This record gives sequence, C-alpha cells and structure tokens, in this order.
Amino acid sequence: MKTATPRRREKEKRDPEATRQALLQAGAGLFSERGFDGVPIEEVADRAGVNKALISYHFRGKRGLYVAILESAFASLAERLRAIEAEAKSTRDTLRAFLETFGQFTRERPGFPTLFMREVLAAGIDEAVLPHLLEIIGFSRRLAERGAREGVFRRVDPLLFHLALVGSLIFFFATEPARRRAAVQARLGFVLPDSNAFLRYLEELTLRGLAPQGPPSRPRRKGARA
Amino acid sequence: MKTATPRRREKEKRDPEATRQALLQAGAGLFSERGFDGVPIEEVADRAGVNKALISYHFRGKRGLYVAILESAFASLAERLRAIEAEAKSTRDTLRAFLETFGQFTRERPGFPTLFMREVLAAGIDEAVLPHLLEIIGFSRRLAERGAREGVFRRVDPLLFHLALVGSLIFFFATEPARRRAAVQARLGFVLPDSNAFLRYLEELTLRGLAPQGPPSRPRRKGARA
DNA sequence: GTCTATAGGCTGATAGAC
DNA sequence: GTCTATCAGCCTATAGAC
Repeated sequence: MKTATPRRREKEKRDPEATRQALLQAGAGLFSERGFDGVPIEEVADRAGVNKALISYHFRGKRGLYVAILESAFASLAERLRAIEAEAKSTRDTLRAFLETFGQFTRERPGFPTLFMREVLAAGIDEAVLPHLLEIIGFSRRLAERGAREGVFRRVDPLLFHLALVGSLIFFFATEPARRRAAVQARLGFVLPDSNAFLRYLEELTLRGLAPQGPPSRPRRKGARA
Repeated sequence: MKTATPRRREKEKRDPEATRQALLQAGAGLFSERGFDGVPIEEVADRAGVNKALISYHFRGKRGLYVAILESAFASLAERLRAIEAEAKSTRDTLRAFLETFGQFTRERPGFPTLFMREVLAAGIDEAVLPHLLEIIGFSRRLAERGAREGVFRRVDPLLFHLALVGSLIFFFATEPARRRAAVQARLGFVLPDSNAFLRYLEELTLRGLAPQGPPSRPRRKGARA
C-alpha cells in the first residue's frame, strides 16, 4: 500500500517552505513506524522527494529534523487543549472534548501517538518538547481536580487520573497501526476495534468509575450540558 | 547509578549457560532503555562481561538475542496468567491477582514493560512472541466475559476492556523508568506516583466503572471471596 | 536552495587461534 | 566455548558545483 505521499519529482525551484514541510511529513511517518534509529536519512529525503543533504541544510541534521517533528506535534496538541479549557465547558463536556480532540488529532497526524509513545519511552525527554508535555499533563490533572470540586468525580490523585486516562489513550492509538498491520499480515482472528467505540468506552469508564456514588446519569450522547 | 550487574571478569572457563543468561539479562536492560537499534552489540557483551562474538555463537546474531529476550519474558508472563486462571478465583480476585502479578513481574524484570511496549509499536510483532501475546489478550478478554456472566461487570466489548486495562498498565510501567530519570535530571515539580497506588486506582476504576448498577460494594482489601 | 560526490565513523558478523 | 583481529556495509554529515 503506497502512502499517499506528495512526492516532488520535478526540479522546479520551489518554495523552500514546501521542502521543509515535505521533510517534516515524510519524517513523521517513517520515524513513527520505525523509530529514530531505524530510519536512514536518505529514505526520508526520498519520500519527501528531495535530496538528503537538505535535511542538514534545513534542520541541522537528522536529530534536528526529528525534534522539529516532535515539537510541532506536541505544541499543536497542547494548543488545542488550551482551546478546550478556554471554552470553559462543564467537566463532562471537557472530558468529552478532550477525547474527541485526541481522536481527531490522531486522524490528522496518524503517526503522532506512536511518536509520543516513543518519546516518552526514550532515555531523556527532549528539552523542546518537555514544556508541551507538562502542559498536556496539566490539562488532565486540572480536569480531575475540577471534576472533584464540582462533585462529578470522587477525589482521586490527579496524576493517577492522568496516567490511567492518557495512558490508555496513547496506548490504543499508538498501537493501532501495528494492529492494522498484524491483522493483514497474520491469521489473527480478532476484529479491529473501532476508535470511536474505544473513546466512548473510556468516557463511560471514567464517568462511572469516578462517580462519587452511583454511576452518573447515563452520559448523554448529544450536546449535553451538565 | 551503576546497575547491580553481575559482571564476569575472570577468564575461568564457565558454564556456557551462565554466558547465555548474562547476555539475556544485559540485553534486556539495554534494549529496554534504548531499543534494538539503539544498542551496539558490543555494549551488551561488555555489560555481560563476555566477548561480543559470543552473541553470534549463542544466539545467531543480534536479532536472535533480542527475540530470545522477548520470548522468554512474554512466555513467563503468559505462564503466570495461566496459573491465575487455574486457581479459578472469583472475577474480583482474578482482577486483583492480575494487577498484582503484573506489578510483581515488573519488579522482577524491570525492563519488561518497556520491551513489551516497544514490541507492540514495532513494524511486525515477531512470530515467536505472537502466540504469547494472544494468550495475554485472551486472559483479559475472558476476565471481561466472565465478569459479565457473573453480574460483576456490565456487558462490554472484551477487546476494549483489554485495551483500556492492559494499555494503561503497560503505559504506566513502561514509562516509569523515564519518569524516574526525568525527575532526577530535570526540575520537574511532580512527585513520582507509587506503583501500588496506581494498581489500586486501576482496580477501583475498573470495578466501579464496569459495575452493572451502582459502584460495587467497596472492594475488600483482604482475601475477599465474592 | 538544491544537488553530487565523498569522507569518515561505527557496527554486525565471522575466520581462525586458543 | 571463548576470544582477537579484521572486514565489508551502511549511514551521517559536508564541501563544493550549480
């Protein structure tokens, strides 16, 4: 299956910005699949349709390209989360918006969850992404605290809340490409789970699992305001 | 911090089995930290206190060593899960035993969750580990089905149950080394979460979140039988 | 800005002595 | 079984032409 990658075959002198973007996109796909060490720089250049020397020129080397990819993605996600908080929705709506945003974001940048996972596994989180990561952690922590304050959640350690919720989210989406490949390559008997079904499952699990007493009134599917 | 690694400096002709074990252990640690491509074979040999040529001799090359490490760990975990099921405990006890076993297993093989994660991220799950992985998936699926049959859980898609539960488990433990490193290296303000607290959190989240009606009678901490 | 050509480093594997 | 010495392959980075 050829990924629909916008090659750039013609030698027309093009916008250097187009070169940068092509490299960022090609790198995101390849690095998410095989990790930083698993991808030769030449392959990234080929997929982007440019010469490998341009990676050094535009990003000061392979590592520079990698960090640029990471930073752009983390920053963009952090920005969306900020937007959600700025809308000052209810706790329930914030949870819903968070899950949907994450799903949507993953559709736009299919490699991101895997990259996220690889980065968090890495020896040291890069300086450039650390602030964004902390912001993401802060978002879910505040969600837990606010839910408790408003009586929607019982009081739990916000960090545990974050790790459980975001952990399963990242895990699910980061491993989705592998499941897809496995389902094709192998005689796996299981059906590929639907992303939206998983998001709904997580939402209900969280609402019911953290409800102060009984399970919450069945979460409403359409534009509910609590 | 020097890891307490049993080097083997003396040239005494030793048990070849000791060589194999030393390589397996050294490799597990290093590969979990930096991934397959991130570790030169010579480093593994050095940490094991043997010559790098022995990797080819005993494991037919780097990849062979890696697969041997993975397989041993996955097989061992699958075996423990089998033991849990063989004891035919209640649904609640099985859930508890699963979480505790995973925690214990991680204490014994600190690198395992990270290796697990890396493998599930990889391009293709290795043939040798696939059956064990399927067995692990089967375990949690059966737990979900049984819980529903016994009225402890509401009816949910067992695969979603598996992905959410095991996903957050793996994520938590796989990223724990990174959190530890980050906490040291950086000016991170957050406290490192306690593993047992996380396991308890997951247990309650699952029991309450999947309870058919209200939250379950507060899960009993000591040898409860349902 | 982009490309070609090349240098230089590192790595995994193995032949052959012990 | 273990080790030393060696080699071929690959990969990143860059100098310099266009």
